[in-house]
Amino acid sequence: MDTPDKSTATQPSPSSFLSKFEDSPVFNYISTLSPIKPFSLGHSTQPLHLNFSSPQAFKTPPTSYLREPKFTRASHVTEVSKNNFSYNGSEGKNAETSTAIEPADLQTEEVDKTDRNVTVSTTDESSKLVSEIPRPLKYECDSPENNGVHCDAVKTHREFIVAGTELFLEKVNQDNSKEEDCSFGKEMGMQAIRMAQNKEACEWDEFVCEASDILNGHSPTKENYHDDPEDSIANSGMLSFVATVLQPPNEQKTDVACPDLSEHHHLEVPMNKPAENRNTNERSQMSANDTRTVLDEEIVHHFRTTIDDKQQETTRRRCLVYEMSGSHYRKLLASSPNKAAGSSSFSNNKSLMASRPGGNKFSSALPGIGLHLNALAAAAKDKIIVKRQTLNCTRQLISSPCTTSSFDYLISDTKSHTTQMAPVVVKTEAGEQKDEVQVSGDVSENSVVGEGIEFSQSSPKKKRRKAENAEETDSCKRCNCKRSKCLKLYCECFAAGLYCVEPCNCQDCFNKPVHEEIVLETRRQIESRNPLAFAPKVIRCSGTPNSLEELNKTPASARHKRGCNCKKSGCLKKYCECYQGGVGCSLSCRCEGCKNTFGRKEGSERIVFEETRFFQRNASDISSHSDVPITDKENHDQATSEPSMNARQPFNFGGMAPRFPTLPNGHFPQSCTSQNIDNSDKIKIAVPEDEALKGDYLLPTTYVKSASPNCKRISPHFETSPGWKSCRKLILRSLPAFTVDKESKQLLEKLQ
DNA sequence: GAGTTTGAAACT
DNA sequence: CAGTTTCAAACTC
Repeated sequence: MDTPDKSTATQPSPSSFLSKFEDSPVFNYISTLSPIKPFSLGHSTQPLHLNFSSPQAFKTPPTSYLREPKFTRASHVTEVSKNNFSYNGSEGKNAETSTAIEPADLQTEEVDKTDRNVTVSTTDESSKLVSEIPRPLKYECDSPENNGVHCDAVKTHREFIVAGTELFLEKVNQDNSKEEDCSFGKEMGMQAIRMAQNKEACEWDEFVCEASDILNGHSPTKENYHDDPEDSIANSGMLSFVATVLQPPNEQKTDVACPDLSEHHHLEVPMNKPAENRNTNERSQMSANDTRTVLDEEIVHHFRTTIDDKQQETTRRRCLVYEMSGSHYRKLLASSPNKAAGSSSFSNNKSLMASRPGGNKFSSALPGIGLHLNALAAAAKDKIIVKRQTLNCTRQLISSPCTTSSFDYLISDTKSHTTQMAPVVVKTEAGEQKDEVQVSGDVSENSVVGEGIEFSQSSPKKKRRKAENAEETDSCKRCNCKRSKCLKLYCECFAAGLYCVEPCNCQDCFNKPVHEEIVLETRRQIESRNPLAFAPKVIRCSGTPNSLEELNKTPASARHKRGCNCKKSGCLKKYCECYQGGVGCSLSCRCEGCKNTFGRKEGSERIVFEETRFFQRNASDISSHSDVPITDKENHDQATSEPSMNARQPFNFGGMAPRFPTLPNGHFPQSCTSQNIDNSDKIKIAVPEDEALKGDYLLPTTYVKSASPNCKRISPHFETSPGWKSCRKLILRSLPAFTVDKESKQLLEKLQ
């Protein structure tokens, strides 16, 4: 397969020419060619490279064990489909594809009917799409240059794979041009293209990130996900959107109105009629082909995997959310009737979220997720994630092009993180570039809470009122720096990635848009010293349930990324960052006389031991070659303190993927050389902080391969090693642990 | 509001 | 890396 010319792929051709082309004998001939024969996983990446202009959006994890089996499957599917498949741009394709898929692996795959049904009912289009997307396609996005969620690229690539000819590129372009008037969905796609091309795929990135979060976060608890229609819709929205991007042009063509429209209406507004009609038809189609949903899930999972890399960035966005939410949790908890001390504090979260009048389930489903995920939900309605004024207390984000700070990614980053060295100052719609530019979209729907900002469902008036009360004032952090010029982490504003605003009492403040360069440079310096300097102090995570039941039971929690060092406060005052963050102390804390009501260090140790035993048992059960099973002690700690976090974060948002990183096949990751068995009977996994925050670890897929070839990804350490301190042992990845485990087990069974 | 305490951040 | 200093928030009065 020759690599398509890039220009060909990007430059739309006149539709007339295309149709002419399609009718041409050459086209027909090409169509009859065995299209996928040369297609192989290894080579499949080549064509795609050309088409992706942005480096991150679809970047797949460098390696992934999960991918391998999937890949095998995908290959198989491809193989099978290849035999029966000839591209004719007709609807028969669906049947063919699914037929090809069915017998192979999917039959052995236990599919939850609920999942299926819900998938069908909520993500018809996406399901359809997903089921049709050759899995390898995702991998083909795996290229540093592929990251731009280039609609064209994806479509083109897919088309390319299917047809085995670059002629389809033209077709794709044609389709794109046709679809331009298909409202937001299309706009998004096109915008994404534009943005990707311009390396400014902010909103697109945002959506992709959000989508990945959604995918990651919701998938694991499919039951939850599916049980909740709204969630399903929300998720399906993202899935649909994602799927739409990957949707082949011919499919779009066959749709009555604007196929994508319905998809994106998942995101924004209720589906319009045509979409419904279409969905109805598709539903019937789907019902006749239930197994597709399996593939859907798998592909979605793959997509998730693919875009999980994106989370390396989004994680950081999330970071700030955690950071903010931590203290705010406490505030809310304090006012919550369910106010409970100790480790159950977070259990309030759910009720907290749910108790919000009118709070949608989505919000409750994303407790603590924080801004960007909730903003996603908001985006579904508003299409706009950023540039939305929320509260009086508004801040302008420091948009550091290079920075990894959470807030950058939270909002500004959505605009600029692909625009390296091009700081973006989020401005109000009015254009006033005061310091008071708000951070996020109108997330009001989602009751996002944060230390500095609180989003609620309330109207602007209410917001104003809220802002006026003491609580709100308090939530609007302002610094009083005198000597640091607000350019050090002492400054809360600066540390939060925010510019100082008027209410601040700082002196000689340089943390203002006017001094943007200084700010950015300073941030850069600080980050060079400590890449996680702007990372969230409190990271919420969840456990690694092996079943849904476990998922609900297994405590998830949060912890301070570095642990506190309290000596006198007993971790009972806000001096203690753990306490301030609303999390319990963990073993990483060096506090003395810890009495943290959110979880004491000692308790953590005890529970850690218990969990360790559990995992050891698992390890021995599952595999004997986990000679170096290492668990994240701190993850265990976390998992112990807030049992209800799962309830709060049913989808692992924010969190952590598997505390105990097992491979899909149930094996523990084979260690790199640095991996060793701890002296203690604890199984531990240490993940460098930065890596953990990147989140790759959580991707179960990464455990295998990432750890495999060169051990780049996993850098386990002895917890007792000196370097341990500098290692973050927690995992930020919000990968659906449950899903993975389930799948892993299935794969393991197959293998056995 | 001033002063004190505290612990993180920064520095050496 | 440990000890010290600086800093600003949290707290107390």
